[in-house]
Amino acid sequence: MDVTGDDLLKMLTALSNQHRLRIVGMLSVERDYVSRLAGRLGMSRPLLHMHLARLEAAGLIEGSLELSADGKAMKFFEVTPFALHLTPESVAEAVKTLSDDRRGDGDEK
Amino acid sequence: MDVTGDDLLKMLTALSNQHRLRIVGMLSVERDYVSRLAGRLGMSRPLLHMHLARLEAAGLIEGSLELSADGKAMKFFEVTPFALHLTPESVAEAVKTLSDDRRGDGDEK
DNA sequence: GACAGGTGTCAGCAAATTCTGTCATGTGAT
DNA sequence: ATCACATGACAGAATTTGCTGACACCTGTC
Repeated sequence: MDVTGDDLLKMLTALSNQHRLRIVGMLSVERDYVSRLAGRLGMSRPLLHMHLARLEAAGLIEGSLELSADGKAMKFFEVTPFALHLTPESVAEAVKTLSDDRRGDGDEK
Repeated sequence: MDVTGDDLLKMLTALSNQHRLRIVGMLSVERDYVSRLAGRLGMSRPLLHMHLARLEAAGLIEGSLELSADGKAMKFFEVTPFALHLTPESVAEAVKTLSDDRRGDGDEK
């Protein structure tokens, strides 16, 4: 199987937003850190922070805190090389592994 | 190109919901009409109606009103055979054709 | 010490989405 | 006429999402 239904839903939800699509597009070309990215996208840092968190939670991007030469802590983000093939059949397959409740996010056995 | 950025976003938004994924999954196996589908999914008809409208607006499913043998008007829905290949690169490509404002849905020149 | 430039987080408002309940339509069978 | 079963649409509540404007932290430089 490709991914579980829950994971697929998380990825689709993460990508269903104009800003987040742009973020993935930009990071796909080159990795970047939060402040600069916010400037390039023309959005506030708290907002970008939220979108990045959503993308990272879905496993589409990954961030790493690094220290620049002059001692500043900078968080760089880069895309995870994902490949999602969506067809009616693949969706039907993924739905089989979709948990009933979207809120019980974790260990509902 | 595959699809325009706006269309891609519309499809992703349509698929970013547990119920709508299930709907696509079910219709992918066999076409069905609204009332029966609502029963199989365990949701109210007004709600299903809304989800179906969203999926149809995104071009993922298509409905046709038909008359059963005993004269009842029944609206059957079936999936459109879509194929979406999502990768960081394809997203970057689609972002190029993404209109700035999501509200000006039409003739913003 | 004050500043610049990086990080993160929180409260709270605005807006979109999701959902329910109710109503109105039409047909064939009882 | 009344019931069963199909359709569609609307008003309004509840929830989630998107966004802004503070705030606090750290480090190196002026």
